[in-house]
Amino acid sequence: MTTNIDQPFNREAQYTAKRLAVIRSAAGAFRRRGYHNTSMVLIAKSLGLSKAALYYYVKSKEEILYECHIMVYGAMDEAVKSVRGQGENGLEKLKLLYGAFAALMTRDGLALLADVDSLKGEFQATVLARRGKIERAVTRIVEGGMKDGSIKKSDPKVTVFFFMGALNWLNVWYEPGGRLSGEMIADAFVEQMSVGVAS
Amino acid sequence: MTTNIDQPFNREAQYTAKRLAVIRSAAGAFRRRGYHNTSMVLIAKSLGLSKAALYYYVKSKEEILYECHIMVYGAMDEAVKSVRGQGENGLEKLKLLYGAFAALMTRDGLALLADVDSLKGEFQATVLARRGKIERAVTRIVEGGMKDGSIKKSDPKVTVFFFMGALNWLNVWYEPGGRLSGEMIADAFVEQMSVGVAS
DNA sequence: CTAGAGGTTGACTTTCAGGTCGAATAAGTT
DNA sequence: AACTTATTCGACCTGAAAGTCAACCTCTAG
Repeated sequence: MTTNIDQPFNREAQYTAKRLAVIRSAAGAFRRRGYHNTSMVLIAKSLGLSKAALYYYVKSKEEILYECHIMVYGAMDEAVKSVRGQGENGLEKLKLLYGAFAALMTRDGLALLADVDSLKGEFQATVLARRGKIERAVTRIVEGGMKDGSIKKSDPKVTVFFFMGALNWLNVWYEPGGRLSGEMIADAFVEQMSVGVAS
Repeated sequence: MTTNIDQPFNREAQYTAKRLAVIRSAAGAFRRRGYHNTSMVLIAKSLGLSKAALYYYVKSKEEILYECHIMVYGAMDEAVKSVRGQGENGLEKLKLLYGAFAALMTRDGLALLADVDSLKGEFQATVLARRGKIERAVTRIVEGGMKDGSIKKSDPKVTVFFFMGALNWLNVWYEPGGRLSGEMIADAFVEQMSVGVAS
């Protein structure tokens, strides 16, 4: 388990670090086996803890799933922010953003989980809102590209969902340390995406 | 429930038709809510049956999921077969095949379920084998296109997974009867895919 | 009309994973 | 050392959903 060695005596930091470790570890298991095929006991064991200890850091399994989603969308929001003002036109901006997204999935070990339906009420509403926000941000860039002539005119929603789907599918087949490096995949994805949408 | 009205007195046909209805209905529910969020009671109710009656047509819930997968891969195999000898080059062949795949998802209500991990032993092995077979068939076409110059040279696996991901993601956001017609989506997907991979 | 196969059911059992709790241990403070 | 707070655990509880079963309708053939 990753503890914060910089602040060994700061209890709050320790707690936060361990909580994060729980969520990251669970995220990996969810990605590999799926949410419902991953028991709390398994998550606990992979961290060398008992199931009961998990509940010291987390309120419920559903909360873990929620945090997994939020973590990814938080990182994606950052990526969106980081391309503000970058790129000469819509297409260039989109390439930067899509490359950043791909890097999140391959380099940072984050995963876009599809299991939104296992969340209820407020949790689900929030996650769907975050996902919608990202989709709109991407769509806006695509629309900008259609206006400035760098992206071929078409239905923006379909255009966006096409290449965002590829990102989601990454979770299923990409394995770190395999024949295909994350960088290679990211580059290929950016290339294939951009050629597909360019004018 | 859809019964075979052509052969009202053929019991075996009735049985087969009803069994199919169970699987199709379940497939829809699985697509919308996910496998684990769909109970047998719910599947039964949506057909106007009790849960116990379901087990007259099906051995287990897992078997239903298995049949759902097999149904899709069966249809995809057909699609692969139907493009044999068609198309002047690899790219054209790929466009035909991909269009057929998209039509399966949008027109025929089939869905590529991601939940392979909920299957165990033989079931899972078989489904993974079928999926692998499809992937190889598509990859072979792409490689052919790279040889004949119609498709840009790149790593075939990454190329294939990119646009196959889009197909999988369709399940999540496409809703029949929505603003976007199935045909429109299929056409857009074929276009975006082919431009993305063409030389 | 009725026998028996086809089809359906309510009520039951079983299993398993999420979640709780009070006790036990470790770590930090005085 | 004594006391307090942070962690952890074994054992237990619980509910939901899969799966079973014996009895009960309902056809159709003869």
